Amino acid sequence: MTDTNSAAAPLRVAVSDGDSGFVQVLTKRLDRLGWEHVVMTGAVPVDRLVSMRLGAFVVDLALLGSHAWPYLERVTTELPALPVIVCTGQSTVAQRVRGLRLGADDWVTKPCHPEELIARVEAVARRRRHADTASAAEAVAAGDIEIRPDQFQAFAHGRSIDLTRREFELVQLLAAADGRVLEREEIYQRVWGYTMAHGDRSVDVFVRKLRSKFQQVSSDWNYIHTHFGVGYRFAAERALDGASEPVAAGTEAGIAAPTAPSAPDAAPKSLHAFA
Amino acid sequence: MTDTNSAAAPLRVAVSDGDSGFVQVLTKRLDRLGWEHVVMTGAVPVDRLVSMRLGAFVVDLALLGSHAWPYLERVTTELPALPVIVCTGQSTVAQRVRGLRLGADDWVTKPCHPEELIARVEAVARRRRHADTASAAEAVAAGDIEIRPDQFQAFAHGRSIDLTRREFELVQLLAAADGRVLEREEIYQRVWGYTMAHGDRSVDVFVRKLRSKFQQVSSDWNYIHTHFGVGYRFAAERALDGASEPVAAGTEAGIAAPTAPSAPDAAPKSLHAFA
DNA sequence: TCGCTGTGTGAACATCCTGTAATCCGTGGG
DNA sequence: CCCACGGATTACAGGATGTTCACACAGCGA
Repeated sequence: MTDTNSAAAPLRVAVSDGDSGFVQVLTKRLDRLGWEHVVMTGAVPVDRLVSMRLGAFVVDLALLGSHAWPYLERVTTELPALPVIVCTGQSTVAQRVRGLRLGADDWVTKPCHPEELIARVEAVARRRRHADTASAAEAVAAGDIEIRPDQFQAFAHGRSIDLTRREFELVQLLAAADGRVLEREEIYQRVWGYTMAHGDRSVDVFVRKLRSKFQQVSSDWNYIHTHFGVGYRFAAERALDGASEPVAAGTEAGIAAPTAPSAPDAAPKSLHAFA
Repeated sequence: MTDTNSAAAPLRVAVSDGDSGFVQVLTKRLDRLGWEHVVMTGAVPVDRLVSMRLGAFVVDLALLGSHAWPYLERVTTELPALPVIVCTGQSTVAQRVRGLRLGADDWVTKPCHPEELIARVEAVARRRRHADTASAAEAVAAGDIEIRPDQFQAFAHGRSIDLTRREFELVQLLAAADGRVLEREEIYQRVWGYTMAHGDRSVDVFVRKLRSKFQQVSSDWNYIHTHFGVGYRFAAERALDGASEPVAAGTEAGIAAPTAPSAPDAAPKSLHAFA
């Protein structure tokens, strides 16, 4: 719903091209889009590509001379999930067909406008991501609590706290804020999706519900902190003894595999707390 | 077998183009490839497209005049899973970028060689299928139930549960999600192929049918779990007492299945598994 | 200290969501 | 032409969730 047309998700792209002028323009544009990119003027060993965890790969086959076809084939074979866009000057229909059949996702002929190249990269990446269902956010843990986006749920000591959707979205937002204080307005805006009416207490009410539920399953931690006149902040802090002890993000509380089935991707990622 | 070099799972393609000469050549080629195809010289209502269950859609925007952009947007919005290849004569970089950003998967400029067009259609379809099918290959077992993609059917204690096509596709999708919660929208999107209309209860209804059938053959397991306000999750959990016991999803039905079916492949298929 | 404003709490109330089942429709076989 | 079957729609009921209120309590400045 949010990203209508542009691939909002910043992409990690590698460009392998010898044309420094073109690369320069492209690089600038990529920077502006906030995409991570690596530019290489020489051929890139396939092994290297594997370890780069790319979201897309733009390559000028001209660089590779006679190794072009075997190289392309090897890339598409070993990294079937990697979007490959060939960007080369001068080519025949036969070559393009061959490249595409070998597994390239698109074939752009230079000279071409960088914007079009980028749009094509987006198009391919979009299509790939579309199926890449798993790609949810990562789990976050703090204190005894683990928040799992893939489950739309939070867990404590391995069992589900029964958060409703709104409750979940609220904690998720707060937790993702990484220890920062969020104003009510902003919270409302982002969880409810529209502007908060004056006097609306919804956020407060939900914070209360959350505190209550957390309390029940993890009574010696405080998770949501009120900042008078401002808003709320999420951070796991030990309850009883006085001082603040911002173990905030600590995952040290061993979190057992929740009741939930093995989520392959759900490696709990610690919060980075900083006041 | 028939095709030497193409990625050729026969594809069902619709071509919407006014250029009869081009279409004729293309048609001939498609025939030879054994692809099902429908050719339309006029504009095609989006609703029609929906019911056609296409594998790809080639369209000449020139046919649509000023309705081109809204049309394209509507197609890509309502059928996000449908590969769309725009094939039009004369276009500016800006137009191509716009089209691609609106969701087109490729943009080919006429005149073009039909072979290249076909190769591009294949490339897009391949990319799309890569994700859809990647996980579909292997059988999954959970509780007493075994889902066999190769049979388009699920089994319990070795005998077929009589799932209809839709029912099967639904469980398969859920089971392949590996314990993750899937939102209704996404489910509908992926099983029905187009965007869910507001208020559509189809998913619920089919979930009910599935539960009912599972219940009949394996009454002491619960397979499909409702996540209020979100969607559904597939995981085999023992029925009786309240506690959760996630011998869940796609994983080895280890503890499970006293009378359980084979499930020889303990290897839980990963979505990222490469074919 | 007083008083104002902001926040915690609990409950009542209004809505929305889901389970369930019946009905309607189009397709294909007999 | 009728029937069986899968699938799409719709109606209804009960429960879950979200929203709103009134009141008690806590922070903060005069």
